[in-house]
Amino acid sequence: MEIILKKKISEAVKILFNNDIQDELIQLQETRKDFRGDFTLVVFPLLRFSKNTPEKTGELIGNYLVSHFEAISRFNVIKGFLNLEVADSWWIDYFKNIAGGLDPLSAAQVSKPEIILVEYSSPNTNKPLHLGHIRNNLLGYSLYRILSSCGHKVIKTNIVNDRGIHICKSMLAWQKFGNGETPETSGMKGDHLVGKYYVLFDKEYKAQTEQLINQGMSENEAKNNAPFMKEAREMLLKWEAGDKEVVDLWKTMNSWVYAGFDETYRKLGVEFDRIYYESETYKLGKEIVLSALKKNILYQNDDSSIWADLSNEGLDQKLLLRSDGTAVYMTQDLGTAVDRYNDYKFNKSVYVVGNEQNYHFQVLRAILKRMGYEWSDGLIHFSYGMVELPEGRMKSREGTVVDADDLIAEMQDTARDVSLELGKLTGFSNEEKDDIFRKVGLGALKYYILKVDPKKNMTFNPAESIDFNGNTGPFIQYTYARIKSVFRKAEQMNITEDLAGIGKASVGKKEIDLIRLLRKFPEIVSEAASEYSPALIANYCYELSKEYNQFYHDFTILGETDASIRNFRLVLSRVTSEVIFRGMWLLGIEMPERM
RNA sequence: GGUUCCGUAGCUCAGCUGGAUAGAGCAACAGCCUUCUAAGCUGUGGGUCCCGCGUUCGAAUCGCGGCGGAAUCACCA
Repeated sequence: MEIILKKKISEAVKILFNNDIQDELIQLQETRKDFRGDFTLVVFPLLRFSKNTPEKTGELIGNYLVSHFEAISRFNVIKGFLNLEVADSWWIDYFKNIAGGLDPLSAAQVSKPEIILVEYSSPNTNKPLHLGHIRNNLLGYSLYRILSSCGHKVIKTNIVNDRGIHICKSMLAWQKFGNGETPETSGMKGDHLVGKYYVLFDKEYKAQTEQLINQGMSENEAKNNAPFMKEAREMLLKWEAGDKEVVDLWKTMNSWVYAGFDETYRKLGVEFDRIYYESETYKLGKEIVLSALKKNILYQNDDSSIWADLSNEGLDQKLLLRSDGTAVYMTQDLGTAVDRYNDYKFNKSVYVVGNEQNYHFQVLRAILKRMGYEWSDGLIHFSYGMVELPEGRMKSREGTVVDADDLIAEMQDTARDVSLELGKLTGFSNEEKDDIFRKVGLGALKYYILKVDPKKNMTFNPAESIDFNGNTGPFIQYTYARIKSVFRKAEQMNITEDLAGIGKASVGKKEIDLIRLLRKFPEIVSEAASEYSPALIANYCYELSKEYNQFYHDFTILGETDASIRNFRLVLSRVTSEVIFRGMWLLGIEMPERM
C-alpha cells in the first residue's frame, strides 16, 4: 500500500508542482490515533517545490489523490500533515489476504541467508546458574529463534568453562570435607552440590588468609600463601599434567554439574546444537599463540610470558600465555573461535555475553584480525546489561544471588497461588493444572526479562516480577487463552468462519486499529533480527494484546447478530491469536490454551 | 585517567532511521462482572524526556560539551 501511495504522491508532485522528487522526501507514516485518517504525509519537505503554505500544499495533494487514486476516499490537513483515509474496501482486501493463511513471517525472510553461530549460556562448572544466566539463556535462545525465523541457518552453541583454578577449588573442598558425598547420597542437584563446596573453599580460604594476616603477613602475601590456595594451584598443575586421580575426580564432579545444568536448561526450555569445552579448546589456543609469536605478531617478555601489543589500536598490552606457559581466558577464546570457524565457516558468530566483557571482545577481535583471520569481522559481541536487585548488584559472597532453580520454582508456585485464588481451572486434572502453572510462571519470568532492552542494565524486583497484571507475560497468555475460549464456544454453537461473508461487513475503527498492528509483525521481526533485540517483539506482543482486549470489551463476537460482522470479528480474533502465538514463540514463551 | 554503555512520570520500562498534544504497567483514587475468561476494561491525578549549546520549518530522538550512574582497563574466568 505504502509503495503505491508513494508513487501516487510523487506523481501528484510532478503534475502539481512540475518537479521530480526523490523518494526520501515523501515521508509517509501511519496516522496517529487521535487524528482521522490511515496514512499521513508530512508535507514540510515538499514546501520548496510547491512554494506555498503547508496547508495549501497538503490540500492540493489531497485533492489530487482523492480524484486520481480510488483507494483514497478522503483527506484532511492539520498544520503540515496531510491525513489520508483509505477506503474500507482496501482494508477488507488486505485483511482477507492475511486471514487466508498467509504466513505472517514470510515477509520477514532475508534475501541472503547466512550461517550464524549463537553462543550463549557459557556457565562455569563450579556453581549453579543464577539470575544473570537466565537473562543470558533467554536472550540467546530467543535470538536463535528470531534469526532462524528470518531464514538464517543458526547454530546454537555453548562454551563450558570447565577448566581452571575455580574448578580445582570445589574439588579440593570436596576432598577435604566431602566424605564421599554425591548427588545421590545427599539428594542435592549436582550443580548445587558442587557449588556448596566452592563456597566452603572460599570460607576456609578466607579464614586461613585472615590467620596469616594476624601473624603479620601482608594481605597479598597471605592470599598467596594460604595452604588452600597453594593446594588448589598444585591441583591445577596436576590436572594439566593429566594426573589420573585429579582428572577422574574432575570428570566425576563435572558430570554432576552437567546433569544439574541439563535439568535447569530443560526447565527453561533452551537447548544447544553443539557444546564446546574449554578443556578441549585451550590447547589449540596455545598453538595459535605460539605460531603467531614465530611470525612476530606477538612478543615475548624476559620471563617468557607472551603478549600482544595493541596500544596503537587504543587498547593495552594483553597477556596471552603466562610465564609458566599455561593458558589464560583469552587464549581459550582464541582457540574456540578458530575451532568454530573450522567447524562451520560461519558468516557471523554472535557471543551472548554480559557487558562486563566488552573490553575482552574488543581485544579478541583485534588479535584475530592481526593474526590474519579475515572472518574476525563476523564476530559480534551481543552485549547485555547486568541484572541488579533493588538493593544493588548480586554478590555471591554476600549471598544475594538469586538462584535460577529457586526462582523458576517460585514463579510456578506463585502462578498456582494466583490461579487458585482467582478460582480458575476448576475441573482440570492435576497434570493439566501443573502444565498451565508451569507455562504461566515461566512465561511471567521470561517476559519480564525479555521485555527490556538487552543492552540496558535491569532491575529485578522479586515482588514485581511475580505480578501477573499489566504489562506481563501472563497478560498476553491470558489474551491468547481467551481467544481460544471464544473458538471453543463457537464450535459448540456450530459457528464457523466465513471469509467470503466479510466483504459485506462494516469496517470499524477498532478493526482497522487491530489490522494496522497485525501488519506490522513481519517488520518488527526483521527489525528484532537486525538489532538483536527480542525486546521489540515482546513489547509488540503486549501492544497487540492490549489492543485486542480493548476490542474484546467493546464488542460481542459470537453474540453479534449480523453474520458478516460476526465473521469479521471471528477471523480477526483468530489472526490475532496466531500472531500473538508466533511472537511469543519467538521469545521461547509457551502459550496455554486456557488459564 | 582511557574505553564502552546508560539517564524519559514516585517505581519498572516503551518510544530514538528527526514530525502533530511524549506513552504503557505498577502504585493512588473513582467506576464496570445475569451476555464469548474481571489475570480484564473505563476514567482521574502524576513530566525541566539529566543540563547547556548547535543543526533544522520541527529535537526525547542527530552533533558537540558538561553532570550523574554502571562496567571494564589482572600472569581471575
